[in-house]
Amino acid sequence: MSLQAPRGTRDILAPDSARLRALVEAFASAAELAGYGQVVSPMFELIEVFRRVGEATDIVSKEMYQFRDPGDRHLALRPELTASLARAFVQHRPTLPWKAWYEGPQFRYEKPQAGRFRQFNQVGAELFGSDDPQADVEVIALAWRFCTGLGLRKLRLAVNSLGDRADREAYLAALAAYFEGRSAELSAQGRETLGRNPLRLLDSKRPEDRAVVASAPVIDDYWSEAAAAHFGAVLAGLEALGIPFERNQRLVRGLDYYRRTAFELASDALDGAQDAVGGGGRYDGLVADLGGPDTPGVGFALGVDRLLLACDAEGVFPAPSGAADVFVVDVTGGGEATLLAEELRRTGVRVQRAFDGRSMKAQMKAADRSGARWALLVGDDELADGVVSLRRMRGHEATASGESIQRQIPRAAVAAEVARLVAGSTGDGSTQ
RNA sequence: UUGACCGUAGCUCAGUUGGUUAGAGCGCCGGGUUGUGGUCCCGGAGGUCGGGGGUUCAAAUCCCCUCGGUCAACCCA
Repeated sequence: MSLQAPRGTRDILAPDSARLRALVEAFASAAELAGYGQVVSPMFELIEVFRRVGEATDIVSKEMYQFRDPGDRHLALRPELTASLARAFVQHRPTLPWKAWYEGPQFRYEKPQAGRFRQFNQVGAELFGSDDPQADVEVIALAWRFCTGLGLRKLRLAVNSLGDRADREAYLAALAAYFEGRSAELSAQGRETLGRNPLRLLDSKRPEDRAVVASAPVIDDYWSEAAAAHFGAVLAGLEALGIPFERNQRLVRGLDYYRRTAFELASDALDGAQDAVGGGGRYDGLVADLGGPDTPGVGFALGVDRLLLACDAEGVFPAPSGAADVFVVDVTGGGEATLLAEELRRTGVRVQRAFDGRSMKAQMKAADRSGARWALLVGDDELADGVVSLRRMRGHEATASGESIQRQIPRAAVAAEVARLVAGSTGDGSTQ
C-alpha cells in the first residue's frame, strides 16, 4: 500500500460512520433536552488560547499540532474544546448562564494505541456563569444520562474536589513536601513526576509510588469551608438523583484549570490503560485566564471513540441499519431502474439498484444482500405490459396478510403502492 | 519519548533446519439451458509476501533501517 491515512488517524466507513453519527445525535438530543445549545467552533485557534490554559500540561506543551499560516499567524489544531468554548464565551459574552454543547474532532500528537488516536472525537457540554453546585449536578447528570442511555451499564463515576485556587496551592505544597521527604522510596519516574507536578503522582500506577501515595496528605484537609460545602452539595445532589458514584480522593484531571469538582467516567468493559471514557469538572478561573470577566464554569467531555468501544464490549448501541426498503431489478437495460428509483426516492423510500446490466440472478442476489424488503422486477414482459412485478423478499414475509410473494402492479401505481407498504411496515427498521 | 510483540490476497489466517509457477476459508465475479435470491456443485479474478537495503547460487523465511499496527510505561478521551 502506497498512500494511507496518517498515523493515528483513520477512515470511518459506512456502518461505523452511521453509528458515530447516531451517537452524536443521541448526545445532541440529550444536551438540548437540558437546554444546551450547540456551538460549532473552529478546528484551529491562535495558539495562545491553549497556552494560557495549560502551559504545564503535556497536552499543550508537547502534544499540539501547531503551524504558521501564510499570514504568519501561530495556530494550533485544537487539542481540547473547553478552551475554545471559553474563548468563544469571552468573545461573544452571551447572557448567563450560557449552556453550550459541542462535538467534533480534536488533535493530539501522541503515540496511537487502541482507543487513542491523533485525531479523535469528543462530545461535551459546558455551563458558564454559575457557582451553584446544582449546576455541577446538572452537568454530571447529563453525562450520566447520556451514557446510560446508550445502554452502557458497566460505568463507574468517580468524583473529587480539588478545592479552590488557594486550597489547591496549599495542598500542592503539602503534597510536594511530603513526597520530597520520601522521595527515596519513589520510583525513578515517580521522582521525575514529582519535579513536574506532584499532583500527577497521585494516580501513578507503579507499586513503589502507590505505597508512598497511600499515606499522602488528602485534599479534604485543605478545602476551604466554601469548597467543602460546595462539594457536599454536589454529592447530595447526585444522591438525590440516584446516580451512583464513588469518591476518589486521588482523582486529578489532565488539564490544570480544574477547581473544586472533578469527575471521571470509566468503563469496566474496557480493559487496558484506556478505560476512561470521559470526565470534566469545574474551572472557575479559566475565563479570567483568557482575559474575560471572572466567570465560573463547569463542564465535561466524553471520548466518542472510547464510548463506542465500550458499547462494543457491552454489546449495546448497534449501528443503525443501512438496509434499503426496495431493490429495483431491471433486466431491460437499466433505464427503468433509473426512473423507478428516482420516483420512489422522491417519496422518501430508500431504494437500491444494480448497474452494468447484470443478470437477473446477480441482481436478485444483490437485492437479497441489500436487506431490501421488496424487489421491483422489470423485464421485457413487464415493460411490454406496462406493469412491474413486486416481490416480497425472503426473510421479510408478510405478517398476517395473505398477500402473495409476488404480484404485478400497474407501472403508474408503483409509487403509491410502495409508499403504502413502506409506511405499513415500519416495524423492524433495525435489521442488523 | 522508552520497551515488547506483530505486518502474507478485500477480510481472518496457514506457509521456519532459506530451495521449483506463494496456499486455505470467507468475500467478490461467472456458470449449473429458456427472466428470480439462501444452501449445494463447478469455474474464475485477485498478492510489489508493508517498504528499502544487505547476506546467499537461492529469502515470505536470516540481518539492518524504515513505515504501520497492537500492548505497556508516560500521558490521557
